[in-house]
Amino acid sequence: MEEKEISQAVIGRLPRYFRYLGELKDEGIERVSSQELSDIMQVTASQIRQDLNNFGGFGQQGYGYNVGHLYEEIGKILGLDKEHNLIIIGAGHLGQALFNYMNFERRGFIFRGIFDNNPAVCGQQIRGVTVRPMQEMERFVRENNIDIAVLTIPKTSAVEVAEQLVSYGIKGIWNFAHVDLNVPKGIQVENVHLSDSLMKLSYNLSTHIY
Amino acid sequence: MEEKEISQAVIGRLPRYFRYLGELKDEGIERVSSQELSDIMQVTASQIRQDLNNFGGFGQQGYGYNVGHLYEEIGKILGLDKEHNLIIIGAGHLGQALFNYMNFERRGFIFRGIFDNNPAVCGQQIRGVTVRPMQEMERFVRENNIDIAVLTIPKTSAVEVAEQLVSYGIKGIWNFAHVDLNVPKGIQVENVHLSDSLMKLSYNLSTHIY
DNA sequence: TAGATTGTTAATCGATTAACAATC
DNA sequence: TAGATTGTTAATCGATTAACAATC
Repeated sequence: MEEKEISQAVIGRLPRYFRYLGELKDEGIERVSSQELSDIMQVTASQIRQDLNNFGGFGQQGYGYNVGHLYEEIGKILGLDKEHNLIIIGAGHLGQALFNYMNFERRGFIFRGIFDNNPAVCGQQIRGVTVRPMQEMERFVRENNIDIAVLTIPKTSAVEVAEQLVSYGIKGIWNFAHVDLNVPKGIQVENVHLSDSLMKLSYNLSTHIY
Repeated sequence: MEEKEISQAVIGRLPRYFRYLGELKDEGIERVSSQELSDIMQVTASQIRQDLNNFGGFGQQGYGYNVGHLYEEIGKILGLDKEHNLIIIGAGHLGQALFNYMNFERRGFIFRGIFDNNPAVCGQQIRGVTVRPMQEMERFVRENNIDIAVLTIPKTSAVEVAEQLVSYGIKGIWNFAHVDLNVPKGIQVENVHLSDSLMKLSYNLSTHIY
């Protein structure tokens, strides 16, 4: 049950706070003021305080914020204190790249399986895990309590596969397919549209040449 | 020379317009009104008209927009009518995945080379192209008129490598390293912070469970 | 012409920044 | 206590939506 809806603009900034606080923590720094954070992160101190106060008063007047404590609290807000069970759908280059990237697992995002509908790929081993055929998805999702599916398949099949996954009980989709998924309310979709990102870069390049 | 600065919020929506218009075009649809686009894209017709009118009047009263023409115009705005020469720095799984993804090339983003500083990887072939050692970067960038570098290296070396690339004449960086790059004014950076994206998904999952 | 739909101005809404009283 | 810095309210800024006159 949530108190009040927090804007996605705020949520979008939390991972960056989390990253900088982690770095300060690693450097052994114990306390930080919103002004100091402002200086290194290039956002206003006011915004930092506003953002954090959406979730409660983590600071102390005259002192600032305790780095370790704030780091941990933001981690909790982001749900990093819980484990998530993921599967990857699509064992192409991108799917394999994500599957191999260990840093996600350190944050509690555990890849439990990887699927593909190409018989030539099924059975192959990636990081000691066998690529499974997509017919086994439903059973696997239900038996392994999978809550997040990573879609690294072509846009042509993504919409249909997403619907299937939702019907199997998936709660979140990390979508790398270049298509908008249509999912029921309550199912979370986070899109990573790489070509959109590249186009933005292209736009900014073409307008900032003097 | 630019007329007035256009907000990144608007720019961020252009690739999506472009995608939907491309689909309409492929379906053989010739004209579309802002209201029709609104219905299929789930944004207000008002926003569509406002966004487009930042760049000029592409429509016609009483008629709407010509799909093919608008598609082409947005493509031009995004700089997709020009070719970009890219190199990838970091021939790990992600670098290879991007290098292998042909759809970028269809939009004019041509991967000219891929580099790595691991001697075991250098010399390997990817799509018929040899992975080069990073010592060759400078010469390659200058000789091949490279304007965009894709950073798929660990955060530890990303900041330094970015600085080098800028000094070699790179104009844009597509940054997959989980660190903020500090580049001179006029150099464009587009970040793809995958773990930030995953954290946002995690947040939304944890708050939308009823 | 009448109908439709844009381009654009005005109104609203939300997000960011500034200011300052509360308080450690 | 005096100084520092938060938490929070108020002011500003920008982005989105609504409305409508212009016009095809």
